[in-house]
Amino acid sequence: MERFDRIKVPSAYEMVADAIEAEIVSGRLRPGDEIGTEAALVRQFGVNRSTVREGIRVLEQGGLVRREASRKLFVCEPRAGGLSTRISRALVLQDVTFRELFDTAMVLEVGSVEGAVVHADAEMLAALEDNQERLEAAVNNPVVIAELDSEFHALLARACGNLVLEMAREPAALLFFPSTEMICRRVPEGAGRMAQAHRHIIDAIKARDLDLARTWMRRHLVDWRKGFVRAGREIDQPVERIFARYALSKSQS
Amino acid sequence: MERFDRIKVPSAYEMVADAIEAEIVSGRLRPGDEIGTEAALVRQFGVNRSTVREGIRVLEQGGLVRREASRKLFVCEPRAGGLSTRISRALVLQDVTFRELFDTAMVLEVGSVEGAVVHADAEMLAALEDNQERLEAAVNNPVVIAELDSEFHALLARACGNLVLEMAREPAALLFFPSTEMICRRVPEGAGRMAQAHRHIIDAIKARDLDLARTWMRRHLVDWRKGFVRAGREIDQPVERIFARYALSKSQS
DNA sequence: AAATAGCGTTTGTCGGACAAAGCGGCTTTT
DNA sequence: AAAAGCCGCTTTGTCCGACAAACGCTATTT
Repeated sequence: MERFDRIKVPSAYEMVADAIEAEIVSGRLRPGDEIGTEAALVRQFGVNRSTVREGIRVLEQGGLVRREASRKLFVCEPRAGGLSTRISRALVLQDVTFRELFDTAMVLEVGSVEGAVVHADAEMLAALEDNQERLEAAVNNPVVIAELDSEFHALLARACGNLVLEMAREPAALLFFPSTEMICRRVPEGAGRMAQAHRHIIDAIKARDLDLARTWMRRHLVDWRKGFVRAGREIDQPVERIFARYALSKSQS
Repeated sequence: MERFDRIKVPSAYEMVADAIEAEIVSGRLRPGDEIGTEAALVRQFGVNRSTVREGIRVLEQGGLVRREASRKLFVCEPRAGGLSTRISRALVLQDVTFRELFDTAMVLEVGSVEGAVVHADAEMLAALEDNQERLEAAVNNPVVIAELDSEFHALLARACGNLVLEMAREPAALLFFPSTEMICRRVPEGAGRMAQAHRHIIDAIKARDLDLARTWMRRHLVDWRKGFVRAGREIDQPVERIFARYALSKSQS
């Protein structure tokens, strides 16, 4: 048992990043505000431009700051920031299995649909109906079907009006739903069952029927799993890195 | 409707970061491997050291690379990387409410305890018992109680053997559980109820009793919520930024 | 008024430089 | 011989100065 922790001497670029971050987190800088030019920051902090630039990279990567068309620096609403993508990438590097994705999706998507039953408003229902319409028109097009399924679940999460849930499910969703495309390709009858399940889920939300919504969401996900297995895949295998690279590249920014 | 997207010219430092990231994601560089010195990277990429350094900042922030004691660059298992912290920070900036945290925690913690019932092994149970022992010894010490509660839930998630779930719950947990300290301070009798709930949860896991585990986890969380309200807080208010700053600073790895 | 041409500003990149911190090997001490 | 102290090499963090390309704004041309 050591008595003391290692002393961490903060370097200048970290202090630059922290100083700007503090302004943002405290609310003195609000999303949309612009941070000065690099030269201005150099003047204010009294450090070299290289140092300022390293600090800016940190903030940019952290999703707190964005460069609009390679020009001015803006504080940004940090939802967009590819944070979820990075978590997904981390998961792949840890060799998570499809079963882990599936189990987690079961928890989060059921929670999500429960929230939707309680909170969905007319606008959200319209968006879901619109999605459903496009889905029913897209039979036999695996790419579009997969995208619409992914969008459907994203809409459900949005409908909860719960940003925490929405962001919590995103990393798993990013890896989970893209494989729908592969399933649709190998198990053609899957698309119909998916459309049917989505239909029932939307109806259950409209009827504010919690149990029904839960039931159909579970059925929907179990269907995914069956399709996954029938497509010849092994549920306990890690998400392949090649696949992840493909899935995540589409969702960048 | 525009026909073409804006063309994004990748800058040199981005290409440096992408090149190294590709090596890591593809598995040619494995966690623990060391990347060369900055000078070596300068030679390989044929760019300036400032450029290499900006690229490294990007990877460091992304949790793919770490600098050990300000010396060599290592590829790291990206779990540690403060990604969760950054998501939490993003949530605070979006003014999420305690209700959102609570609802999400309800979904994730119940899912977590379900997983634990199925998967917990002897070692994990021992860790939980150890936590429980320390908790029962810590009555009247809000700081320690809060830490142990947080640890308890982290252990449960770990016990699932589901890394996806573990990482999904972390951002919410980071903001949710620290307020336990505040509750314990204002509602002294809460500690006893917490210990009792933890006790029942551990027993339910040992007995592999799914329903019982769920029930006690729900009760435990509802207790938290009651305590939160009795401590005079408003559940529909956003997480205060000051509080978040405090809560997140402690978890900075 | 719309298109064009300048002009100053800002970013991305470069080369070189230096102090401080860490590492390794060598020498001295015990 | 092991421990402690010393010294030089490497590497990082920071700084300086510089330049081309991209951009925004303004004045000019059509």
